[in-house]
Amino acid sequence: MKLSAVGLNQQSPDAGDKNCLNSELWHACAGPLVSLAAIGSHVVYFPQGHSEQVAVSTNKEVDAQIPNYPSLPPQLICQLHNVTMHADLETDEVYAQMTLQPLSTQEQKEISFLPADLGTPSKQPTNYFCKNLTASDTSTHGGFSVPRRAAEKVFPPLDFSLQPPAQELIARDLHNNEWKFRHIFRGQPKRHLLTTGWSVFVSAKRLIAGDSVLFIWNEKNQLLLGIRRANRPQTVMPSSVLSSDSMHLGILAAAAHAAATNSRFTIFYNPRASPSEFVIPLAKYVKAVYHTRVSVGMRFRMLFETEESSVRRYMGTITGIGDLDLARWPNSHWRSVKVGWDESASGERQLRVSLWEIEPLTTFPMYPSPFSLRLKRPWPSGLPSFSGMKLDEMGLN
Amino acid sequence: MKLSAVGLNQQSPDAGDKNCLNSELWHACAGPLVSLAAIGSHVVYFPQGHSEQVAVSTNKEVDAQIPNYPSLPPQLICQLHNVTMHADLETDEVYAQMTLQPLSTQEQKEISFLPADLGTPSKQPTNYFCKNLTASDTSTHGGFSVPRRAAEKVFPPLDFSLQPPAQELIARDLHNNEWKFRHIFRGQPKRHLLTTGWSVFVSAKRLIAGDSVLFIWNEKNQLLLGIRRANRPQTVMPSSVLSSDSMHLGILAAAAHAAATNSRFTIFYNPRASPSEFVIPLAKYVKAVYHTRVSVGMRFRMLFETEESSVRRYMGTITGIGDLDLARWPNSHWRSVKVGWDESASGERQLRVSLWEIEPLTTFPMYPSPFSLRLKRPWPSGLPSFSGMKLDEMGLN
DNA sequence: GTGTCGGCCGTCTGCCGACAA
DNA sequence: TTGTCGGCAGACGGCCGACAC
Repeated sequence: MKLSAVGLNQQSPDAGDKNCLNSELWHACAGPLVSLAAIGSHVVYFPQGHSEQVAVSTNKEVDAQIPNYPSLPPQLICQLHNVTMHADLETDEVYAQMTLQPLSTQEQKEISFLPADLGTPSKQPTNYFCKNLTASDTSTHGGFSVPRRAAEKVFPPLDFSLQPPAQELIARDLHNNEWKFRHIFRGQPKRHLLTTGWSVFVSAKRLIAGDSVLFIWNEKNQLLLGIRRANRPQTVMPSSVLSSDSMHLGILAAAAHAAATNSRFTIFYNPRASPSEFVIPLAKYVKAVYHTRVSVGMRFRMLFETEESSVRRYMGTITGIGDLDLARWPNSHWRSVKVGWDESASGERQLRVSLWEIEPLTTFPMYPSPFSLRLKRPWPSGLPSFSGMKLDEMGLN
Repeated sequence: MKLSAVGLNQQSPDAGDKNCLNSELWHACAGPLVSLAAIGSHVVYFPQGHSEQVAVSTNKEVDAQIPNYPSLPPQLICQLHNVTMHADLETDEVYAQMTLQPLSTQEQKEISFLPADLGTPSKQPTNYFCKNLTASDTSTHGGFSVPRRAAEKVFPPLDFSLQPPAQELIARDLHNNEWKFRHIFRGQPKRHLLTTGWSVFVSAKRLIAGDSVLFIWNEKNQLLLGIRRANRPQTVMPSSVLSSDSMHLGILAAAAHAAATNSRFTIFYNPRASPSEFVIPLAKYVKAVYHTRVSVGMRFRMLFETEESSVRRYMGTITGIGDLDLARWPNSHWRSVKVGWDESASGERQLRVSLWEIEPLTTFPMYPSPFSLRLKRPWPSGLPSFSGMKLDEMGLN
């Protein structure tokens, strides 16, 4: 297998190559829950989930007029040939481009799992902080107030013998642009501030109160700088290029054609716009769908991102199991689980989730499973199984 | 037939309805060569031309991997059910949304032409001016220098007894937003200037030197204000929503599905991005393809837009006639004419044009044509003809 | 006729500590 | 600990006629 140099591996910040952007910063901007499957690995692609991303982006639901593609199954097992990380030049919105190739029936039979196939959760950088911008931070009247712990952890140490202690910080964004800031420790009581250079950044990125900035101090002693915009309602523009119907059709046609000819196709995954990931590591899918028992009434946990860019678990109960769209996507595992959430302020959370998104709480040990651990076990009549890995390595946390 | 209230007719500037924008201003921004077919009329839709628009917008050519749709002809005869004019909220870029319905074979046989079917050329407003912005116009140092004739023709007269003569102008843009300017006549020599309010407009619209502004004084004594951005290379962003392959496929799939089921589909036409119009009044198409004799070596004229938003003719010679894309779109009339241009500085102009875009110069009278002028003449075995109109009414100028 | 400039004034940017939550 | 404010100095916005092409 040929691995592209541009991909999940750490990139050196080479200004010449625009495909080459910092993986660490990309993941920090994408959020702690976003993980990209490894290049070369096997994944499951859900056209239905891809369609949902487009529906959110265009703010238009799928039209009932759109024809079915009876030949297109609700999930395609693919090899992930390439993943490249990108950021919109205008908005800095992060997205990933993936090249997928549906596997032939024969290839599906020959699959063997490797531990890496489960998909490593996105490794968030350790030396970083993320601050929600206040009105004062974005006002023209002043600079940026750096939270004390953040400054001490992430910024290079100041020389406190100077009065006042100050230094110049140089940070690079996703496009490898350089931003200079004066970092000063002053005031009564003393505090860390970014002054000169800050307002240029705010106006260039068009930041407003409520947006977040993100500083990373990486292992190469570089300062990285990303932004995350607040979810502004109706920021999405009705794309004047293609009607939303044609977009949905384009997704289906591209996937159907690729599936019919076992040829490669390209998709974009927009982690902050998409309601859910729709390219799932095959092992994660198989584990959730075939090796986990769920039933109505069962309790579960699910991870969500917090305001401060960390994760927390919410608890819920399974209230039903069944097809989301019986007519168009029968027998799909996409969002097949109806759920209720414990906390009342859960208007934001989905009423339907997919099996691989949740962590069922069982009172009895599920593992070891009844399936054997033999190596290179072929798929028995289309029902996938595991081999080549220890199941207890598959825990998500 | 049901005609939508939102369409080609003059709209009153009703701030409440966002679909309702000023037709006169839209056409002025679109340019003098752009015309939209009448609602309810018959048109020819070229998927190939639509694809070209997407190729330009995404800056990516059609991938050879994209499958053919053998059932999709290179041109679809459709009824144009609806046309609505729009402008991008961010950029003010004008575009039109069209709802098309392919005609069944039976319906095609029953077509009769009406004079209106030829498509009236876009009626540009009379009281308007368009100025290319200079460095001084867009600089923060000063205001906008109004060309003298333009001010006298388009702006309300000043009271020259005042010293200096001045007034407040209120103009509305495509989104019906109000912009106020101080219009003053001062300096030595005397000149018309827009001062207070101008810089707010420039920064809100993000205008730079080279962009154009457009003022219209309409028959309702309203001042309208549009913008036209210079063709900035590579302004187009690689849409992070859908791969360009999927977009091209979406176009084909949508058209093929609509053609197979005689159902409606929706397209967007972006007059300033698209290399050519790809929805052509049926009568114009029939006239050009079936009632005009062209041959290699023949001289012709073709209209182009000038910098100042007026039109001029360029002369050329037909150098060849044949399919642009023999494999994918055989027997298409789209850009079937290879041409050479008289003027050497013609790097901008297409090397291939469609028959309906050019005006062949003949030394002998082409009309009356051998086809009869009978009313309601059905199409003879797929070869279209004219009826219900006088051919000399079909001249394009 | 109109693009650009120097001059000049007024507003706003942006750095500071004060203060309170 | 940090969000917001008043105070203040300097930069820039923005209106003017001069001048040249």
